[in-house]
Amino acid sequence: MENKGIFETVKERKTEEKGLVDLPNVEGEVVLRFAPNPSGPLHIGHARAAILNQEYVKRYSGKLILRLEDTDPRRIDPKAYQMIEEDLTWLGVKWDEKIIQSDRITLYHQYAEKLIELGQAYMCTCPGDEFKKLKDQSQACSCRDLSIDDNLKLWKEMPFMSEGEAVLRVKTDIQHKNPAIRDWVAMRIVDFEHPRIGTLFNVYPMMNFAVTVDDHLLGITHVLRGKDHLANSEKQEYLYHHFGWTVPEFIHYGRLKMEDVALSTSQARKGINDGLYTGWDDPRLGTLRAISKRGIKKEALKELMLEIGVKIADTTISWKKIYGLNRNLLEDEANRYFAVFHPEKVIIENLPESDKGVIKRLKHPDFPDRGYRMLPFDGIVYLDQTDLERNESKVLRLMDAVNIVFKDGKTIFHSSSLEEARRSNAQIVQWVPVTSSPDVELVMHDNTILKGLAEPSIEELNPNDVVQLERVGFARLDEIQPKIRFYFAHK
RNA sequence: GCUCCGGUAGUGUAGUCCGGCCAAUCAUGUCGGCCUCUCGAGCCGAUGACUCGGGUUCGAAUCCCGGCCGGAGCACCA
Repeated sequence: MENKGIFETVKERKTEEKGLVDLPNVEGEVVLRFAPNPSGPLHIGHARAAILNQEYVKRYSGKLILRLEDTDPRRIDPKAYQMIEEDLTWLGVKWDEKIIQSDRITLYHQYAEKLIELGQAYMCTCPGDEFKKLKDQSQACSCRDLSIDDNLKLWKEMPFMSEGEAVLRVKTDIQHKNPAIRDWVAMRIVDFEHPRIGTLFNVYPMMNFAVTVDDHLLGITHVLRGKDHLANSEKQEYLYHHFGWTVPEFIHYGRLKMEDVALSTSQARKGINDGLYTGWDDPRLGTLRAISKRGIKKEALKELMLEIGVKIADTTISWKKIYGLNRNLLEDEANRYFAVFHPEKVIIENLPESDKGVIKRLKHPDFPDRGYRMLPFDGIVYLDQTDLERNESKVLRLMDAVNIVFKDGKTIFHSSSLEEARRSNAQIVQWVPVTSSPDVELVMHDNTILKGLAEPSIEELNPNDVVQLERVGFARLDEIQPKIRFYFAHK
């Protein structure tokens, strides 16, 4: 006993040392960014990037920039700009500055021109497939030899050309052993109205170009990104060198897979449009809004992401893991209520008057100061059908009320005390009074809806409260008007 | 196919850079017992992993080579 304190402090120090690894080469202020493409709401993969960035910003007292990367007019959902901010807010991630790339197109044009003047970019008018053919054989196309003046001239004409006629390429190494790195495209023509800035421009930067210019201008010191960007990081390094800029630290983490969730934004969008899903918050989706609707706390997600960290190896997240972390949080927080989902009305015969009345039960067994809920008990109750079936010839205990037994299709009072129930090996079940018990719905993970009834006190809850429906599981109250609807979280 | 990168218990993770203190950490899950008027929690216990094969070494999860398996990229998307 006396030694316990010592063990605890040792343990504490040990766990403190774990967690996220430090960022490499930290000198001066740390500036990080979270840079999603506004094509839909955030999903669990975005949460990883957002949480990791935020965590490092916190650790180094740095700065976090939110950057919306909307340089492809075709891949934008105008609603996403706002949804992303909402999702980040739910996650508890705060940014110090927000920029939107479509506000900065002119800037990218200026840097593109500068790059041409440096002789490090050229206008390429080759058809894409022809260039690819040459490139795959490590051969430059004739455009690569254009003079700076010729390139500038073509560059000025670019806005008057149409899509596909020309691109601006960055010179890298045409012999680079990875063909993907060879002379990549910096600017291209897009004949498509941009949802935010309309038809102001038709020459747009490619992601790699815009990202590099912005990361430099904003003073980003460390870039956390998925390993799918490994080749992009290498492409971008050429640009940093051309401009003589300092290359930030690139940190790549592995892919995140979520068991049984389909989840690319485009797949989800299609499902929503086809009526397969109810919306971005459909419980079957991996979006943050779906996850939060199911009563998963942001803290659980945060713990998970910090545990996964920044390893480059892929990881598969199991729901059980999330539920386990979440249950640790909910156990204390969630008050308890009764609800019955396959309701069967039962009239208890021979019930002594003395057993009727109002039953009091703690809202939370570990926190008596939260008080009680009251359940009127007059011998007529709803029970879960499956509990009835399982206990046909046995004694059944209604929690905090009485013990009953079934005989010849009738339900008969057996005894009152818990001791008696114990003696009879009775199963103890929740119940709901027949009078004044509101109808409730419980939306399951597969979006099926269970209809049932809950005890009267359920009406004191507010939307967003997460409770434990005893013997059913944890659930989040989604709405109370016009009907009471819960989303199932987990056992 | 080409380029690159990974592979520690069911899942996630520590340890791998600088070989020995690792018969390998922690979490979550699973199983069992106790407890509890919840199928929740708590307590106790159990389970379970270094991808394989060679090599270097007194000694390898850690270093080297090869195989196997897995992933990413190979766009005028991000």
